[in-house]
Amino acid sequence: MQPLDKVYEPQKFEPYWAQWWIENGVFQAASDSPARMYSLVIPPPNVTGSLHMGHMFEMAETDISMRWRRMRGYNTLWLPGMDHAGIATQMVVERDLAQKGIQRREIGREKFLEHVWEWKEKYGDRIKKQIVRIGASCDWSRERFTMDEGLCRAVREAFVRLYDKGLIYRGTYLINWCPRCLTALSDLETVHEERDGHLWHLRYPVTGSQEYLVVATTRPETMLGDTAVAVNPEDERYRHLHGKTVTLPLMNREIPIITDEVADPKFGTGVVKVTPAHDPNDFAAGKRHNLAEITVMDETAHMNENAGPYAGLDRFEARRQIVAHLQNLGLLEKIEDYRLVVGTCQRCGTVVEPRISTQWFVRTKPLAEPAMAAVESGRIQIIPEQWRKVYFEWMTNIRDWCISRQLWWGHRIPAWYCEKCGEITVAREDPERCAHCGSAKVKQDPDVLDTWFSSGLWPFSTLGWPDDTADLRSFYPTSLLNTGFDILFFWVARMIMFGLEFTGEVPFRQVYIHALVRDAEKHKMSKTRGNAVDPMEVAEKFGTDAVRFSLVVGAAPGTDVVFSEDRLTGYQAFANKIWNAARFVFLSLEKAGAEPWAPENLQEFRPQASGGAMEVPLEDRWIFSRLNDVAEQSNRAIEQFRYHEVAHLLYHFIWHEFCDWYVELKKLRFQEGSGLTPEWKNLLAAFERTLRLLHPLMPFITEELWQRLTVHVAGRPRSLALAAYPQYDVHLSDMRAEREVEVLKSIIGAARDLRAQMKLDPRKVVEGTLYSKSAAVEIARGSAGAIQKLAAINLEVVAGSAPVNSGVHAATPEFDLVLRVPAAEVEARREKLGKEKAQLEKACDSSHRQLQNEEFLAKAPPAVIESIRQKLGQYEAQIAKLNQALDGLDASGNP
RNA sequence: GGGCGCGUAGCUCAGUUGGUUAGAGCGCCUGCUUCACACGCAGGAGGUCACAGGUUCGAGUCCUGUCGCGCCCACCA
Repeated sequence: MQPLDKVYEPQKFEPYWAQWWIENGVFQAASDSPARMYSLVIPPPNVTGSLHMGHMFEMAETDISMRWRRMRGYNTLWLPGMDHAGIATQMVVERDLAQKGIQRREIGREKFLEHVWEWKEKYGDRIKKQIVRIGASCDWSRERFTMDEGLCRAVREAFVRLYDKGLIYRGTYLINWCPRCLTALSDLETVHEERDGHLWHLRYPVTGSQEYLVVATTRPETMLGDTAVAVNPEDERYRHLHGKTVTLPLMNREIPIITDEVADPKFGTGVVKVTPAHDPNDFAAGKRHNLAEITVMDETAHMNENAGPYAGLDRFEARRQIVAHLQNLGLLEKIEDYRLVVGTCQRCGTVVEPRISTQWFVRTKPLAEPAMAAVESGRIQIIPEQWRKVYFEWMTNIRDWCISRQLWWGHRIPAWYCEKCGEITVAREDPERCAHCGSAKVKQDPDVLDTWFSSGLWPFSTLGWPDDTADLRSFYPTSLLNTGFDILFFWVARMIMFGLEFTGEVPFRQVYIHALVRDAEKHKMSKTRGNAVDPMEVAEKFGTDAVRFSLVVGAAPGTDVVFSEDRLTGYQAFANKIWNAARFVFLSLEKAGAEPWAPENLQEFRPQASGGAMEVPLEDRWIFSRLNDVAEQSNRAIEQFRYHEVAHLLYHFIWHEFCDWYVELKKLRFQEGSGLTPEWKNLLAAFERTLRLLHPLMPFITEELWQRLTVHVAGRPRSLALAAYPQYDVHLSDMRAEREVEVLKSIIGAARDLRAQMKLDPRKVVEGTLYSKSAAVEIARGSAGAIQKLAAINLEVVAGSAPVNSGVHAATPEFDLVLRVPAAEVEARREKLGKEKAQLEKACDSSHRQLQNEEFLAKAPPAVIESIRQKLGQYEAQIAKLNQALDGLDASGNP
């Protein structure tokens, strides 16, 4: 076997294992299994040729769940959702083209699609490889591109079914329009931003009167399209004007004064201009009063022919000129600074323009009701629970979903218009003739579907729906969706609605909403902000395992992960620590001249007694008991998505129990040329079990070490990823061993503490005496070697209490420790003891106070009272001992 | 405008249903090249749990308010 290097180099092993796992099909799932376990990973919503840290984090968490489930014997399937997003694809390709100075509209649809395919060809595989490299164990056989044939079929099926049920309709409404992307946007794709602006107060002369009405607006250019002004019907100030008209300045159009609730008497002047074609509120008011809808801008937000002299101007230029002209006419009452909210395009940030347009909509109320019920009843569990409320909030206020987009990359809407009769034919297969009049002159709707429409079908379309496949039967409903809250409405809610609508079942049983990764300044990481960290770079530098671990360890449910290099350095050191523990194991085995280790059964290995001895060595009984406890806690924590807890738990166990104590104790057993004694087998087995426990969190390093460790074990699984995750085993629990090691640790700890305070020469062995009335006597005698080695103290062990005035010592409930040292360094010790005593007295006082409190005694549970009584007894005993120790210091002139 | 979350050690954060002397990592201080590891070992300092009230025998934990920070949703000119 190749000896291990002194320093762990992840770059050497991680690429190898990433490759190996793929080649050996470790993560391919058998689709005919009855086990219903798999997890979805969200698609990177903005795939741009590389991944960002948020994805890395999400994959780490998902992968931990996946590996853990697989190791527990579940048949697992993790579907990568990458590259499904039409939004992202179109955006990326547009950006690519823009760099070459090409605009989408210039090259036409066909040419544009060629670019899209080219891009996928170029980057699709690279992204996939990157994802594997950063440690995600997905099943790539289920990968689907947006335009995958099967997915296209699923999308059509879904559209047709909804259409037939009347849940999809075509209508003319005021929608959000991006004048740069030239497409409709859903409400969710419109990002509201606060900006500084102005409130312009305009005067509209009342027809046939000297009076004028003052209206306030944040967008003066829309006044060209005004078709009314509104006052509140209850507003006494304007009662005399009901039924009259005003003359619209600049356009010289006579428009009515209407009464409507849109006008709030308490806001501004209480008069509102009504522009049905350019404002959602006004649109509704326009419908109520049957007003004309005059659109004054074209699709690129330039003023159109309805804007009279302003035609052709950009909307902001038009605004400037209109304000100037009104001012000249004396029709501008005043300008106020005003903080307003504008809608911007999620993709490009352009201010969206409300625009009247004919689009396709999904009627969401009938879909939302069962979707809410599913969460309400617990058929879908949202974790952490706080997100349930957010989900309900949104679902309750849901509005119809505009699903048509004027983009070129995406699923075409399966609707055909008849040139002859004008009717619409919606069909699964491309129709040759109009379903209504039979005319062959049918033309497909040029629009494509919102990318989230197809994404909503993901949980079952990837399993073969609409066909009744074996995959669908065995994996649907799926068990877990692990995703970020930023996508709760976009994706999660819609998957639930569609899942219930099309399959009659929930798409997943649990939704775990994970934390968000932020940079050191706590900003959300994003490409546009420029603070995104490339996970490939970081993984290359620190190792994937360290990156995964550091992300997970800081991610308590419901909080954010702050990304920092310091943390990474720390977990890189952790990986190195494990590596070196393994080095110790392998090197000492070599020195022992041991034959290969080949236990019959890894899973059920029990620690063994050494030749001739009746009992298994203390440290072995102890470490297996600890391992057992850690296994129980790990399982529970992963099950409850408390990944940070598992990470802390394993970090502490491996570093501060396995390495600091177990390995140190084992060193004492070492004998050159001893061969593979039972004691060595115990060490190997304990280490093997530790690797299994850690594997879901740090897959690469554990796999490498495990392969080396178990190379001669017959019938072992091909990969650690396929080995069994340790489970609690009542036979391995050994509380006596745990207590004994605790005592041993406190003896050594007390001795080290004394030595440090006395500033004794670290190498010089000091003579000492241990007095004890408890089991510590046996333990100290049994582990004299360990005490001498680990604390550099040669102990005489005496049953009973320390004599008064016996000199320097530490006093604990279990034992007294006396060291024979020169008196010179005693001051430091006295100070320390004084401090300890003060602390104990404080605790003692508070316990006393509690126990003297009648109400406490009357109302607190007996168990609590009893525990405080016991503690008090211990405090008092310890104080007595400390006093004795202090007296001893005073008396010990020169022992 | 509505809603959610967060203020705990110098920094980043844990703290599961209220119950011992509030924890971890990093950083800092002291001493160690001890034959797995200086990406290490041993020891140590450091916190009126944002503030003010309240409930309780008992509050970092529950309630109310104040201040500071972050986020989500929202068609009020």
